[in-house]
Amino acid sequence: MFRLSRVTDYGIVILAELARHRPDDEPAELMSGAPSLNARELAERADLPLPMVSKVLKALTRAGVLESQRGTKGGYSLARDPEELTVSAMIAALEGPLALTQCSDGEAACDLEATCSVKSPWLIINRVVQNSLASITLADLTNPGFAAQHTPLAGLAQLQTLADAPAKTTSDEVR
Amino acid sequence: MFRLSRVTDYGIVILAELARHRPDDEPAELMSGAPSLNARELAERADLPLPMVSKVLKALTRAGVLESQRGTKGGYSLARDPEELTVSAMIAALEGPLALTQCSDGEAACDLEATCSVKSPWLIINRVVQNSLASITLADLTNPGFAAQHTPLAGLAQLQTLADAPAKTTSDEVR
DNA sequence: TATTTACAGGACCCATTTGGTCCTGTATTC
DNA sequence: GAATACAGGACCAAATGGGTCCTGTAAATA
Ligand code: FES
Ligand code: FES
Repeated sequence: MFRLSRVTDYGIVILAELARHRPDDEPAELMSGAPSLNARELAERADLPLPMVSKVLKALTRAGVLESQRGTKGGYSLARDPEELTVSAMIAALEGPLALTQCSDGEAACDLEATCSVKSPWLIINRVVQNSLASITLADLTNPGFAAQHTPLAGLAQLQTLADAPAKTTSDEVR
Repeated sequence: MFRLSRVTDYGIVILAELARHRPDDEPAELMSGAPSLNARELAERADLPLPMVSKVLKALTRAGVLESQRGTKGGYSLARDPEELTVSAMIAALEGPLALTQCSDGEAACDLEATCSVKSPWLIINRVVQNSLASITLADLTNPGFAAQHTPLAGLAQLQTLADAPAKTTSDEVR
């Protein structure tokens, strides 16, 4: 079906909620550290079952996208600014590194490799998709005007810059 | 895991085989209709199990990517020129229309919709990926120099044109 | 220090999807 | 009318996904 898993879908919704809660660098917040919400609060805001939300949050924390604080006043907060968190990083955090086919995974992962004729094209396709997803950030997702103003090509300038670097691997971005 | 299914992977390999077999509009072939290969021949060339190849071929035919001929001299041939068959069309033929999340599917497919805050961004992300995949054709995949010469941005001009149209749905492209 | 709160890390379970084979039927050629 | 090759499913085993729950540990507070 070529879908992102449901966990990832939830993850993005939750991240959007966290980004929205962040009061745009309000001075008071700066002093008390990054603003955070706990799992229960996030579950309520996103209207999702708590156990699921908790699972997603733990995964995002492990991947380094979120930072967690234990104890009574605990909760989760973004590890970076929303502008710096790309969609491809979010996806990589929850789905693992982007590899559309076996062959585009790490090394020698595909068993067709011996006879296959299209391995290197797959690598390119992978990178193109990767760059597309890297051209959108969490900040874009929570910007109400984004959908309206965004032509399908608005991300191109950014894509341009990203493409110059040899497509940093997703793990680099996340961990 | 965010992978294309194995069937799709096979499908692309097989399509590449068919495109390669096509002798670049050799005159004799033009008269006798499009060159074709049968399932057994393709299975051998791709070194894949025949039943699997057969399944994939049938799916591709149903989707309109291939044309089939029954009987003794039967077989499969490309329904279009390799230059006109995009990667996104191939994927759509075997995986169904591109919809990275539930919400980006047709209408009201996502149950989070009521409370969700990121629906429209998803639609955009979808389209960006779609356009990326539409910027590469079967002809590119079989062009040996493609991988070497292709910078991650070589597809941009094409992407530009594609983006002007309101992102034709994958089903339009295929069926 | 005891208690409470909230995250960490898995183990599980059931439903769905994939990967793969095989069988029966129909069109084509000779 | 015999042989060939596609059409369309049924079918099964294995893997994945969606979701819950349990046990443990860190932090805050009274
Ligand atoms: S399909 Fe995997 S190496 Fe080509
Ligand atoms: S996640 Fe589906 S509508 Fe937002």
